[in-house]
Amino acid sequence: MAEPAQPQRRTRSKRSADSRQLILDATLDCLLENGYARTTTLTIQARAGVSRGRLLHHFPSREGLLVAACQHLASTHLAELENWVAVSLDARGSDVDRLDRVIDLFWSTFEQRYFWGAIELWTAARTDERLRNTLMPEERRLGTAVRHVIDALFGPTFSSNPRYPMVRELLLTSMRGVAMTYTFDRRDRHSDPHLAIWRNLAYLLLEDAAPAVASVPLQHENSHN
Amino acid sequence: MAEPAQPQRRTRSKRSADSRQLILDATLDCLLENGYARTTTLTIQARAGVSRGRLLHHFPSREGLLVAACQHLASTHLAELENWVAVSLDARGSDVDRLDRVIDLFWSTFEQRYFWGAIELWTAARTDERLRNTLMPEERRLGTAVRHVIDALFGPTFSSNPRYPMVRELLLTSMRGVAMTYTFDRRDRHSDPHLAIWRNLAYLLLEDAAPAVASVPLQHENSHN
DNA sequence: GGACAAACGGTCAGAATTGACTGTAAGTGC
DNA sequence: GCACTTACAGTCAATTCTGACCGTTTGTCC
Repeated sequence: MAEPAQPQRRTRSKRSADSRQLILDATLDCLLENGYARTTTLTIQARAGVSRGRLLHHFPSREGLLVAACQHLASTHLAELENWVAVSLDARGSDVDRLDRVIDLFWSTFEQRYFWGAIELWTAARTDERLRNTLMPEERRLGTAVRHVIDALFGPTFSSNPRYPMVRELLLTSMRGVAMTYTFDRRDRHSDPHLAIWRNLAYLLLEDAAPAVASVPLQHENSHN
Repeated sequence: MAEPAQPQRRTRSKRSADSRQLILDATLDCLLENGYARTTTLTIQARAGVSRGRLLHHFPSREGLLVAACQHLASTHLAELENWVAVSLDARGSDVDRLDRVIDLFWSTFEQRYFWGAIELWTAARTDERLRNTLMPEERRLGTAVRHVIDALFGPTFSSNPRYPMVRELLLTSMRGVAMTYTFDRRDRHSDPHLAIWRNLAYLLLEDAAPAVASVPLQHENSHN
């Protein structure tokens, strides 16, 4: 009956770490569901299922909690990225349709939890200096990591192209810009008219033997921002 | 001594309109300075210099005020655009450096008041259905107007290019995506490394006699998101 | 010129939120 | 095993914000 390791011996540090995890996760959940303005310490503590004392013991101020949530969001996403590149790398096929698949995959990241959490924090950081100072170094580090992942996704065939940095930046920023419009305009992400543009961009600038896709069949019935 | 027209005859409707204007302007000011969360009816009324009764008479609820601020922001910006295209159109020079100037001008719009006001509202709209329903039609209309202005800026020489719609969309969305990073990373907008990319994109896809700018001299010392 | 209502001015109560504060149980080090 | 401290639990006062409410002035219409 003797447990081999330390059994239910609830070490204090373990429980403490659990608390932080619980609270930080709840904070990000709340941020995604209710937005920054309605992310109050009360809703967070309710969502996390912790007492007021427990929350305030770990995060004495709301601002500190939000700042910590930044770092938590960043490190979580960084871990996801590590995973993601491992999964995506073995899905390598011919170069022909690789561009399409990479772009689809790339675009799909802009509906992930991280993206919207980041947008809430970025927007709040604009008028909150402390948040901004926390966010900046984290996001810079993340930016580097994201670009490494993207490079791996495209593979050496494309990423060695002298035009590749340009294409990567355009895709990354353009996708972010398009994703922003989904705040008020909810439509199917998989049929976004910009997908055709992004594919075309990649074809035109990365495929030396460019396919016969010169003009863009862009139908703008309703103008999408 | 008889005044010719209606002198200080403060018509009621005029004063009423002034009140709305005052309050809406103050709301947007507040939104830009303090962000959505700290845009309270009290700070607005203080900034506008109006009494509580005056504010509540015109905007009985905070939500209604924010929604009205959306429309005000949109119509204001629309008027600015009309003006802008008139001013910019006569500044036509040779096609050679027109692309550069248009892109600079284009990029400069992303530091305007409208952009950051819109971002605050967009972000809030993600988790606020009423705001979203107000924002969507307004922003769609604006999107169309913005594209017309952009087309006029580029001029028929470029906008008739079959690749033009693609370039316009990439520039518009990429600039928005880059501008978002300025929420937490404040640097000089005029030296953004993406400017070189945007110019290159325009050269490569719009200039049939493409200049000798094949690869992008993109120095990414510090990775900018 | 008199009734009427819009357009306020100003106060206040109720609700929500934050963080301080007191009390307590349970690991930890010696 | 005993003192000590972390990690909570739960309450509460102070603050803040919102919108209701009541009173007053002043265009406006007939």
